[in-house]
Amino acid sequence: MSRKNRTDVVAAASVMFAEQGFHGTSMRDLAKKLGLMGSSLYSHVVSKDELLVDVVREASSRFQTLADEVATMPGTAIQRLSRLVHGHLQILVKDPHQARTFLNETRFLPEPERDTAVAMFDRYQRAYRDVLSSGCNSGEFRSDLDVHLAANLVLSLLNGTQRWFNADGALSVESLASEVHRLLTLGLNPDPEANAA
Amino acid sequence: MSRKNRTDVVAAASVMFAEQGFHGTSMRDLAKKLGLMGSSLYSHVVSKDELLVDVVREASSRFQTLADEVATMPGTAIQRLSRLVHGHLQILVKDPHQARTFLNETRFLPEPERDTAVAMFDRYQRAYRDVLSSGCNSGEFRSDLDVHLAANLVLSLLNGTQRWFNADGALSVESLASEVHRLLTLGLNPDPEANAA
DNA sequence: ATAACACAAACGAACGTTCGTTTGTATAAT
DNA sequence: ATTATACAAACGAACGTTCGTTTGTGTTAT
Repeated sequence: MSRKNRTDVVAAASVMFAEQGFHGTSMRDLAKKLGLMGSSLYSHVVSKDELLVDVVREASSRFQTLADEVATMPGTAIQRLSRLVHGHLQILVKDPHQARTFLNETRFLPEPERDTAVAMFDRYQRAYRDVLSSGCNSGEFRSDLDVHLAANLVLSLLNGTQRWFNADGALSVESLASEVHRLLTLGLNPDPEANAA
Repeated sequence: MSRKNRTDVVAAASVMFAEQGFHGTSMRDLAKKLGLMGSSLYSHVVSKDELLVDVVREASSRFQTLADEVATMPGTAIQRLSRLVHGHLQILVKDPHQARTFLNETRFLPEPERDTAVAMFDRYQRAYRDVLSSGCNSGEFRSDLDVHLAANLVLSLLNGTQRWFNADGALSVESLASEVHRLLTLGLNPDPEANAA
């Protein structure tokens, strides 16, 4: 029952927005989780919308950092794709509530923050397109690949994991990421190199 | 401005629940979309929850039908997986609002309907595990495949498409499904058979 | 060391509004 | 004539938020 600061409130909001949804969470619900009265939240925050803005901003910034890293990263397309896969899944697992709020509740942001978030994610997706397209040119990926489509599919695969992956389970994030990367590059079929060996 | 029946109300609800979320949609919002007063909805429906139950039930039943078809389907694992991919994406595209409501709003169902829906989806997922595991035994898929993990990944990939696929765009559902199937089986890497030819 | 002050955090009550829903009555279709 | 549909009016509860005030917690002046 200690005194709370703004960070505590935003953190609790990310948990409740992820689990109950933005519109399914009332300020009194949120306050109760913090051991406060509803009105007390307004010592830390000016509106409910602002809480959502804060959570989404934090998540956006993490993805942005990853995109920037990969944009200047040396190495093959396969290596850079691997970094995107591992990095993206790390972000999802490190703070699953923040990530789920970002993925599922961004649409409830007020303007112009919503537009900003959408634009940020577009730019993030560009990192995937760039890596895929360079892989096509280098011969690491199929040359007839629809890069835009493939980027959407890769991100669908990555983002979908937040619905079922449990960080406390037997499978580690690194193993998950490796499996995802293997599925993306080689598919489900028997590894031809393994057959050759 | 014609008179509405229950089907009209449920259909409008599936649209609004998909776009605004269950908790973001008020009965008055929904009525306005139908050209009615809020109270008039209760001539067709006993509660707001009932609307969500109806939408989710319809979607569940479609997925169930697909799972049953594939369970008794002859053919190779690859052919059966292809049917799951095409069928699943067909369902998502045929009624995207119903599908999105099913995928995103099922968590807001009252009990016991929520449990029922979760159990139904578990059973649906079993169809994927069965196909994947038979493919491992037949040598169509890698024998070291983690079937449970792979089923989750395949479904993540499929369900993620509802966030970005536009049925009115240049890409048809069939082409999308074929691309997804190709990605799943062969991955991004250059097709070894194409190289051999 | 203590008293005076400043400020952030929390309170409890109340604001106006919207929520899901109920009731009673009118209108349109069968 | 009966039934299904729609209405306007109203219900209590909950919503996000504001208000005036109190409590805690350091900082400065004495």
